[in-house]
Amino acid sequence: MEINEFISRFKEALQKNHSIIFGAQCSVNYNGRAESFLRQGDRIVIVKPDKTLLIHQPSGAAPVNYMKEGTSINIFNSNDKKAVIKSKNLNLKEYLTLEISRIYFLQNHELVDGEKIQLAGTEKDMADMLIKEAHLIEKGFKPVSQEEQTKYGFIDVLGYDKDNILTVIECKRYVGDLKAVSQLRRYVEKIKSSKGIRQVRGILACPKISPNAKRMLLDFGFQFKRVEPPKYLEQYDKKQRKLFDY
Amino acid sequence: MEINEFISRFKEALQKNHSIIFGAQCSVNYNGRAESFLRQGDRIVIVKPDKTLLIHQPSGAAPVNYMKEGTSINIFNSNDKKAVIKSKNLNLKEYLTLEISRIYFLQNHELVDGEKIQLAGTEKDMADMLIKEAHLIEKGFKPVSQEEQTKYGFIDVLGYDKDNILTVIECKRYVGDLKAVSQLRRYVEKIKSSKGIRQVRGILACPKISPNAKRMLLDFGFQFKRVEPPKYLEQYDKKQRKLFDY
DNA sequence: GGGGAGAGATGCCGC
DNA sequence: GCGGCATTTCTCCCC
Repeated sequence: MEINEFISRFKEALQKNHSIIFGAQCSVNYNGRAESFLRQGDRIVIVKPDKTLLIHQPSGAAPVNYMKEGTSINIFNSNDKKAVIKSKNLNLKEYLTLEISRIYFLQNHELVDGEKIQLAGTEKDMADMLIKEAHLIEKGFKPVSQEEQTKYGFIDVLGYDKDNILTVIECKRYVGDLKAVSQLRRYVEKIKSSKGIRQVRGILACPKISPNAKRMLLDFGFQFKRVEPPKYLEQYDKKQRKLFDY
Repeated sequence: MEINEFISRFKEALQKNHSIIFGAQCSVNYNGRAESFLRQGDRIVIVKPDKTLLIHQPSGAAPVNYMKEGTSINIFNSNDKKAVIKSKNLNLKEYLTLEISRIYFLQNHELVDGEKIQLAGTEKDMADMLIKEAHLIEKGFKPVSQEEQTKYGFIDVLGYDKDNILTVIECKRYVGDLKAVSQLRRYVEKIKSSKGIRQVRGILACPKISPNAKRMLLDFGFQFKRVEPPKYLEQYDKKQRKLFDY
């Protein structure tokens, strides 16, 4: 595609507030929270109606460069037969420039999507499960109400063990690591000082724990409890997996 | 675009190992580390040559669903005039299905890009700067090592202050928060126990600090030092910013 | 808008 | 591969 045609079509798409996707050989220049430069190469660029800008290289899951929602975008023709896209986000003081030397394709469409993703198996789901099925922590464990939790802020599960000792539980949906133990420790200390209680138990509930995290956990007198994040749609999973046996 | 044409063109693009981008009305179904479902709506789908799969809604910076590098992808025609893309990653035990009811566009191209992004202003850059310009911490500070490894984690900068007291420095490139203080505390305690030293200083070096983090920092006898992450390309930045004054 | 924390985090580097 | 950690993290929730 010729540069001038690209520029006029891109401008028109911006005007219409379409979703814009193009493939191009370009270099990228970013200045804001950090600074970056990316030499010329082939990339996929997306401009969304909310003025999010994404630049993807032909490999990897994360965009190599991007601008957040609410970015202002301008395009013009440089002297040397290149298209230049300048984007800026004044609130965030971020600036990104694309120098485009070759265009492979351009698509723009009005895309409509009001749906929100439904997700199961999160840390919150784990906490909900542990409150409903307290025996998964240990026999005689009594979780306190959910409202009581929010009063203390960000503690996943708070309760009393069979000996009525206040217990803080931190859930992790995957491997418990040093950060998780530090976090648990912070909460236990917060509870101790805010409630003026000397003895508070700490439990890290997760499917696995790293060796160093386990050592640190035990050093602080905390405990590890193996818990799997709940799979609400397990029945459905099995069906799905079967369908994949092609 | 008609469903069968889409399927055959998609298959051909897969065969050629092209980068594939299409816009479509579709529903999405994921099972793996968690489970998710997304009802029908308009989305942008990208399949990269490394078999990364990305699904973007028309707003927001993050993909709503995705599959990581190395996913196997199949497409076929369902009974009810829909195209179905089934993707699976056996190593990660992840499965994602797209049910496509309408196609807005399809592009596939061989995109070549061997470039790597150059980044400045990271936490590592801050640590490098503090070692070269130790006075930025305080007069008489003598750095001894970088990325000192402990069982409880990696220390950004380790050194001795003007009174020869061992000092741990944790750098944050933006706002120092509770997590950062916890991290610093973990390192200081580890150094104390592993080296058998009673007095070890802890300094959090960052441009800003949250009020709660500051309180926690002082509670533990640590200090906050205001440091900006280095801007290596400052000269260039100023030029850039000027260019944006249009 | 800031603070705090999760995420199907991703990506990087080290062992 | 796992471990530990930064990230232009992004996103959400709550104040």
